[in-house]
Amino acid sequence: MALFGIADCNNFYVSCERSFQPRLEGRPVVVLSNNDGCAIARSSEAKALGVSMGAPWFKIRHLTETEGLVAVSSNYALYGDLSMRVMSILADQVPATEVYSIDECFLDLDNLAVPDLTEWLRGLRSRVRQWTGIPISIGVGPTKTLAKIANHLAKTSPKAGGVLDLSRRADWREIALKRTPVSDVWGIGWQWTGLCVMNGIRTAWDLHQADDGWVRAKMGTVGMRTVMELRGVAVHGLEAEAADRQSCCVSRSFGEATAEYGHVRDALVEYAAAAAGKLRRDGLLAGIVQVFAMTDRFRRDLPQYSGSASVTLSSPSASSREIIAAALKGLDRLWKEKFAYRKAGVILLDLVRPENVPRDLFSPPPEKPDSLMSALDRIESRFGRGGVRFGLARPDAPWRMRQAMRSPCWTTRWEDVPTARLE
DNA sequence: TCTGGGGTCCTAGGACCC
DNA sequence: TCTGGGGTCCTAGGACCC
Repeated sequence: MALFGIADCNNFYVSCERSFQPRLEGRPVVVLSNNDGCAIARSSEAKALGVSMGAPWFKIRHLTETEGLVAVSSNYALYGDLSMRVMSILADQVPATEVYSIDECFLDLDNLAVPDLTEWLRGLRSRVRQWTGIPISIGVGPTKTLAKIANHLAKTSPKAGGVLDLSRRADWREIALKRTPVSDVWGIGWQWTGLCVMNGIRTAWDLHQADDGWVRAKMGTVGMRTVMELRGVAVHGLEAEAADRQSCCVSRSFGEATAEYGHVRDALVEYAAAAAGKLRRDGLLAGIVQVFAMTDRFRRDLPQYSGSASVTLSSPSASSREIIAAALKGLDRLWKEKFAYRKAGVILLDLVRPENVPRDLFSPPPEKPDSLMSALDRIESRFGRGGVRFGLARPDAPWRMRQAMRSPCWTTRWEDVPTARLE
């Protein structure tokens, strides 16, 4: 029988901020999305105040006065760096890992010869805590979906000590499934939750007993896989080899909506350059550049428009120049005057490795490494992002996002590295 | 006044081919 | 004009994840 673990960082973004700002310990804290728009991470104290995931900042702002709520703008450089540190500790200790997201990692526990798995995992947990300051919880089960449920319970039940193994006892599994609302099952979102509840399926246990024909008809093969996993049949394996991504998107909401072509163009130039840079870092080329721009969907009182256009490159490329040119061609195709644009983005599709670019008689010779691009990337890695830029967009352009409360990049910018003082 | 960003996979329908 | 089956590729949309 396969044995999966999942290690999940508790309130990850908040924990990252706390590991450098101990004053945040014990207080209700939220991390805000780009533009300081809504809460995307909450400490347990903030959750206890009733702050929900995605709560708009303007609706919870009053809690700063009444409850001592602290808000920080998101700082992805910090979170990405701490994530890497946590992941490498985990990878060091178990036979194989699959980094599933910035704060989650599946563990292959199949051939781990330890006398007491739960105790051993508690040790791993405190090591991560000690070396990074990040608290994690670990769930274990015969499938990924059951491991996720175990993790959830490990996090919420004080007795578990941060670790719960559901692989050994069927009776524990039954209790766990009965205690888990169907909405908490991995793979069941709000739409399917509604569907399930309407049909009397309220817990993970109910779903695991649901009729196959019904599940297939209503939730397709994807839903059926989830049900199989709840029954202990491992449908999803551990994917230790990270597959190449299939798309790459850079998009932002603007700090302020704008109807000016020049603003949207400047933003798209930056997004296209950023997307191309990501691609080069991953060693990939894009075949298609898609751009989109849209109005503010929350402003029902204003005319709405959402346009997109895709431009096929003559041959796959990761050159900022070519990708920017294609994005601007796309912008001209989708552009409509007199709309207040609130968000725009660039999506790169049909990604391939250079060695896999399909060729035929008429294709141009393979792209030579673009020396301008590699020079640019070197400058950027040495002097920081934004050192060299395409276009001349003003740093204070109105479309730029608001980030009033961002913490310093403690671990990734020399200027921001904290200094220790001996007193 | 103020509501994020970046992904994956599956399905249905249409165009087109043999 | 009518008649059939089967395949591929593409796109748009919808579900999910973090």
